[in-house]
Amino acid sequence: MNVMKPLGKTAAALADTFTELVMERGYNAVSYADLAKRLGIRTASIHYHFPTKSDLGMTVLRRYQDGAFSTLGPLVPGDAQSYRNAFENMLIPVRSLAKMQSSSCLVGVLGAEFASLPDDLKAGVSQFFETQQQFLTRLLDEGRDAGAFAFDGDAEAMAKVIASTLQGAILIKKARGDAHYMDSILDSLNAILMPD
Amino acid sequence: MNVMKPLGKTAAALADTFTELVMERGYNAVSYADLAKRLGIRTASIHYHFPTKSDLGMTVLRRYQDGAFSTLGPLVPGDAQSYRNAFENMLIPVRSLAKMQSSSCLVGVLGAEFASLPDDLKAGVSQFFETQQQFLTRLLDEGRDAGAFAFDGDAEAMAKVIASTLQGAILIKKARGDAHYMDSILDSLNAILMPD
DNA sequence: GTCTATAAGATGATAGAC
DNA sequence: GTCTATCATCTTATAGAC
Repeated sequence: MNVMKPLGKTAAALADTFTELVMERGYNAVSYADLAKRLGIRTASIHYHFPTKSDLGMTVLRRYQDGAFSTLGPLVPGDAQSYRNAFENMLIPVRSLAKMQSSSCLVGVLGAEFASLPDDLKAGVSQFFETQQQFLTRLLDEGRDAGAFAFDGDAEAMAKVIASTLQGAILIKKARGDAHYMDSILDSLNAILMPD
Repeated sequence: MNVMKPLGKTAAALADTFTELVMERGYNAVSYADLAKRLGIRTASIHYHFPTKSDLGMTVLRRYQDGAFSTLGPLVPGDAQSYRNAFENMLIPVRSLAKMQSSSCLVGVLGAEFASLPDDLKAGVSQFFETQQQFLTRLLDEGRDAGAFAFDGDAEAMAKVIASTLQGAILIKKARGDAHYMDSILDSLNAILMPD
């Protein structure tokens, strides 16, 4: 499950560069010409690897999603540490993004441009957020039962708060160009989830 | 202060339509041709009102900012109700956006496309978030002193949490097409600011 | 896999008539 | 204020040679 067909060298470089530029500018502001210039090839060569722009978009979205959810580790009911670990693993890419002052979350950027996206990307973005919501809800619900977290109210509502706060903070951080914007955000979320 | 030179009928319609489309699609996905079609005029006529696209962008951003901050009412130190009112007034446009399933915050969308924006828009977007941060910090700080809110930690950190959560939630709501996504978000924020 | 050449359409913008 | 006409440039994409 979650078989991610490995990309060739050029295709991977294209995916990496496209991801990087979209996180800075948005999907509609990155062209095949931009990628060609960066990699020192011609736009026609890009179409060999990714026939359409939406193919490229779907590839980078799948990779991003895979990186976000397949590295969290097992959730073991009753084992508080497994939930703390999964939560901390989930924050690894967030902490990384926090330091990149001109980038924000790929899926957040795509979400902002939602109505202008090709249909397959629309579906992929929706699904990312749904998957994230389901995972976080389970993490918080079972994690609270296991004693890893402590908060009032239902886990689903808290999952929405966590996802929204991180997404919004990453966006505002980029617009303000402040690589330290998220420091206090992460502290605040910790305080909300683990008061004492 | 805050003199907003009134726009003529066509210019206002252009600003309204541009705002609406950008909130759905993003700045780079809305063209003069889109606006011309909507209003039944020619693209050349748009250039009469707004010589460049960035002129139009700045106009809609200023209007949006004015609508967000000039309607909050006075903050009266010691008067808890004035802070509760200002907070609730701040949420009026948020509640309105919450119901529009395919739109998100204009400034959030522009923030997502930040690196691709013309320089004046970049500066305007940065400034919006800075102004919001300053206003919210004061609102929460003085409001807590007045007894309108109750929370731990410093007001600046809480202001970041509030702004980020709302921004992120509005974005995710659009991507999920869920007009009810924000219901629990607003409840959760209330619980965080006014526990008991 | 990468190239040249090219197409067909979109895009932001200007000049000048009405 | 709005129009027609026009522009230079960019954008995604294809055909076919190497």
